[in-house]
Amino acid sequence: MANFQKGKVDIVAVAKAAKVSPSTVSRTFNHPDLVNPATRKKINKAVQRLGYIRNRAAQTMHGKRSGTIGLVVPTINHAIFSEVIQAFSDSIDQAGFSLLLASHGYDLDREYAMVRKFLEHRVDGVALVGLEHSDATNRLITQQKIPALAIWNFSEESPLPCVGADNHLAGRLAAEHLLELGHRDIGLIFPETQGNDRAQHRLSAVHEALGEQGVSVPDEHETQAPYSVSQAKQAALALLTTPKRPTALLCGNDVIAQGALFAAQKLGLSVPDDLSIIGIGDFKGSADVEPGLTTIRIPAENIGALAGEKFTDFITSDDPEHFSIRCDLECVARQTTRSLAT
Amino acid sequence: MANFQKGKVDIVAVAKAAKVSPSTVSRTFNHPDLVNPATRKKINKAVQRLGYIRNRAAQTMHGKRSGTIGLVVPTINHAIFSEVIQAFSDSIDQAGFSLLLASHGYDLDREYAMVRKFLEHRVDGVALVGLEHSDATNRLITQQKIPALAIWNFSEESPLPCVGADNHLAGRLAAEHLLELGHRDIGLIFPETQGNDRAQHRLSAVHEALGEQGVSVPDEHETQAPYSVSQAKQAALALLTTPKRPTALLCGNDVIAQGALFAAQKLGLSVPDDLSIIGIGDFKGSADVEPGLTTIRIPAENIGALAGEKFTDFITSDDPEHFSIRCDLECVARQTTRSLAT
DNA sequence: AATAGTATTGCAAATGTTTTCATAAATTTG
DNA sequence: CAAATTTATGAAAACATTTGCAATACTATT
Repeated sequence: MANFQKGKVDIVAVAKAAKVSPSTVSRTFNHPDLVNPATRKKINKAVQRLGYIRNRAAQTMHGKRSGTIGLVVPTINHAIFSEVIQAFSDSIDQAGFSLLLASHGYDLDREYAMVRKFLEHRVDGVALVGLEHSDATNRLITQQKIPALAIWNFSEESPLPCVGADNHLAGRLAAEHLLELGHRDIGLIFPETQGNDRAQHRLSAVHEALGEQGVSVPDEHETQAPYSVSQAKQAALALLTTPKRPTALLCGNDVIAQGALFAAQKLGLSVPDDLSIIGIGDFKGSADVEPGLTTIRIPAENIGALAGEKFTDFITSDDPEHFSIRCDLECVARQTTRSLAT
Repeated sequence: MANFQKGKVDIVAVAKAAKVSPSTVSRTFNHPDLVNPATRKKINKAVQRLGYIRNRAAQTMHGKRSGTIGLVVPTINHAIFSEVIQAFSDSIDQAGFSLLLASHGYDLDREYAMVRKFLEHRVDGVALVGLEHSDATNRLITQQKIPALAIWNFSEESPLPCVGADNHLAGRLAAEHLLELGHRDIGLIFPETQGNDRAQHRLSAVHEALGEQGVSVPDEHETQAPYSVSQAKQAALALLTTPKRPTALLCGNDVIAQGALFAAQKLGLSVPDDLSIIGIGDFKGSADVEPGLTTIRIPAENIGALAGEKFTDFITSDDPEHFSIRCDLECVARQTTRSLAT
């Protein structure tokens, strides 16, 4: 009751209350098997009574893990990453870690700043989205020898352990789906690829796959839009009112595809009769729009959960080994695409 | 170069490299005005050369702030909160704080566990969504004297400082909008109100407003659905194929409203000619669906940004004063509602 | 040139834990 | 029953900082 008021409830206050030494209190938490059950009970009672809460900052100072993992994403806002964040968060929480989260708005310099900030907090590991990062970031990571993980993308050559999908393949799958359906006049709506290797890989793969079949995209049918339903809708509106409208739209991700769908509906076009639309991602909700969006499924939840699991394993393991996991992609044909063959 | 390898780059390594005492190095960071510019330069050079990164854990142990704020949300996944999280994150980042994020999946016991976890990390403050929390949580907060903030809801009587909107009013506005348009047969789709005071306040206000005009909702027109487009769509499908279909649907939030909209489209109903739909929230994307969703606008971004700003002020202030901010609601009439008058 | 003041710096204690080592008590073993 | 283990505890050093206090060097004042 004494120092109850003073707010100075630390391990020695508990020790005093339980009439043991601080060492014993500490041991009760960290190696309970080493302390007499009776003493343990006394201590736990004191802990309860005083409302003691362990101080991880002090633990961290001893080289113990801080119990935090930093995750830096481009944006929290959109459907795109919120699903991975949720899954990753849940997953590391299960392993007893807490999530430090930051976003950089597709600015790799800000990404660097965030990683640095996390390093000050002595995170036990830092997870980044994508494989492309500033030199400074890469240097920082290797120099500080901090466990790092690349989420979302997969590549054989990734220097960092990674858990994700092959975005190149995603682009190709989308293109091939449209080609198989007989489309030759294809419009493209992608975000700025600067600082966004996901979009970049997808787009180049699309061009490649299209090129293989001798299909090229005229300039006025290739347009840029950020990952925003509203702005994508505008861009699609413009593209669709172009003289010779394409028969299909291939969109950089599902957010853009939704924007395109709404644009088509606004113009009174019937999807998929007048226009086919395909997205990439299969975000929550993509299955439910009317008509259901055809898309390349990237298993965000899986990626997040798996990433969290593997990463915490990696961090807590004595001799961690490099890992890389490719998550499977799948073309989910719903109702926004149709065959041109009659 | 010596201990460059050993990874043991601490303040004394820097001090040694710069040929000064550790105190001076520390002062260079914390009270630069107290140290000679020339020495400062030497030290900064050493910091650069060794790649030193400050250790907040050690700082925290001295009663310095940890520089982290914990935010516990029901879910990260949905559009609902991702916008607030983003805004809050950006806002506290500006003030030099880092965000610890966790979700509880609408389980107040898990909320308690998350707050505790954050307390172990010695967060400088903890922000929660809504005003309803478990007794244990409330006790913990007052006992530990940790700055706490309620986000999203507003209420005069809130014991915690809060920044948010009046959900009671939101429900009322939605109901009144439909009443004004002449609707009397109104269907309701809301989530489980257990552990979700937002939904609870909205729903009770709706019944109240409807009751005032002598309108009551038959049981088969009031149904539950979680905040998921897909499940809401199912629920709406069921409700709309009921014998006597309502002329309007009032949905617990925009996610549900979108589900309802897609359900109507699937059934070939024209919105708003055959059916009016109103949501609550005005999430990103609600403006862009076709037809544009009529809804009660809750300024999520504003709330998040304001909350972050006020809270960091509160935390860093010497004599912090209790604050509560009510954010304005607005009925945004788009194209999913129409007047029944001919 | 002596005094008072100010600007810089270092020493050492303090912060809340964990852990190694030593010690004491209890238990097993021959 | 004595010797050898095992079990349970405490003392103290270590972790990476910050800061009050003291010491020194420098500048301004008379």
